[in-house]
Amino acid sequence: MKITPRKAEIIHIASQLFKEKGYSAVTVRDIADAMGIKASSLYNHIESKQEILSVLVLDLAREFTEGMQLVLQTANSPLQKIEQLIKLHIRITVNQSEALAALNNDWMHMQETEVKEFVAMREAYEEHFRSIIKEGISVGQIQARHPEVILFSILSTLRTLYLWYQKRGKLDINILERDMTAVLLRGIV
Amino acid sequence: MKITPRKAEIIHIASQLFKEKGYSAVTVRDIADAMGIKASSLYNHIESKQEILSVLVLDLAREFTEGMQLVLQTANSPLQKIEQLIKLHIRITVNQSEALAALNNDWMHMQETEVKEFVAMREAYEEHFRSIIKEGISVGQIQARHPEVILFSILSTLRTLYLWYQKRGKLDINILERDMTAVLLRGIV
DNA sequence: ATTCCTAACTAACAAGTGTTAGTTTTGTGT
DNA sequence: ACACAAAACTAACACTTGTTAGTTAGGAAT
Repeated sequence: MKITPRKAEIIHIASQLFKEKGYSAVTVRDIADAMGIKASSLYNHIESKQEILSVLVLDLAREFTEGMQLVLQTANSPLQKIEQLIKLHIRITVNQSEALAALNNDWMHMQETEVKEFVAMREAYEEHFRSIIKEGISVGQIQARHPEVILFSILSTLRTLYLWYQKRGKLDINILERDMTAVLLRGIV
Repeated sequence: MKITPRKAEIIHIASQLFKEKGYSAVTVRDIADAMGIKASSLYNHIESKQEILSVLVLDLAREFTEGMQLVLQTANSPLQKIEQLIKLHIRITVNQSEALAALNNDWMHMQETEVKEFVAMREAYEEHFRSIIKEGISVGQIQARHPEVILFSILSTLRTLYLWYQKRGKLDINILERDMTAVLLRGIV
């Protein structure tokens, strides 16, 4: 359960492999090879392969949930809240891109109870995001489009940002935040 | 190589399983069970599990490439071309969402030569898209933001649309086209 | 009836899977 | 030098993987 330094190393290495090939295509022997040890040695530190995935997915999901709580507690306008959330996603993308990949692509390979826990957190997160959008519409800060379409267009971009950030790697995070916020909020026309 | 009706059935069933759990987590026995036959019987129709994936990914990639060619041949303005491309993605999402999932998530599990072929097609597609955006900027139809950011924000939404279209299923395709185009081009503010 | 073709079957394979048990090495504090 | 814990090792397990070989059932055409 507790995460020792060595266990953290394993999870970190594993997350990189998961990002490349997906959880199911990575074997515990792949992870062990990348660590320079034998597969059985991993089990001095972890309970199972699935545990690695759970730590990656659920810890990150909690981080998103906490970030959302912080945003909700502010007295900001809906538009300012959305800007804060965009920055939350960008910050997480920059320094947790591997865990983000697992959260996006491999959550369904956790145990059933953990899948339920994750889905509940994700739904709560989306529901809060949707409420902010709706409020933005009702106070006239956001255009009266289908809130679902707005929510999806923003979230889909933020969720897959990690795919793109690695390729065009060296783009300054400040420029990224400025341009991405502008494009997502004000469009391109 | 040729695709008989029975083979098409297998590929169709397999694509649904791939979409749910990913290529690596689906076994040939899973596919056979879903077909109501034994795993070995599949091999009267297909060459390998990988072949199913290749058909799904490469055929769809070709469809995108052809769609792009058609758009490029028109005399439309950059903005009109982008609108056409958005509609291309939406149309493919609506009636090929399973293949789209494979294209997005499982392309790296094809054979090396096919991966190269796919990546080349994808890069060409993105390069054409980028050119349209740049031209739109130079003629003043599109805001002078980082073209890479614009490209990514549009493409990321269109690529993962299939995840969302199934959940909020019954949304009319015409409304989807109208609102999605509006949000992607004109933003939400 | 006999031949053919399609598409199913049974049986088995070699390799790879996650995991466990028991043992040895390694490094640190006494 | 010695003891102790951490973390590696070897060896093996039961099961699953994709795939092949050879065979059989069912119709259609001769």
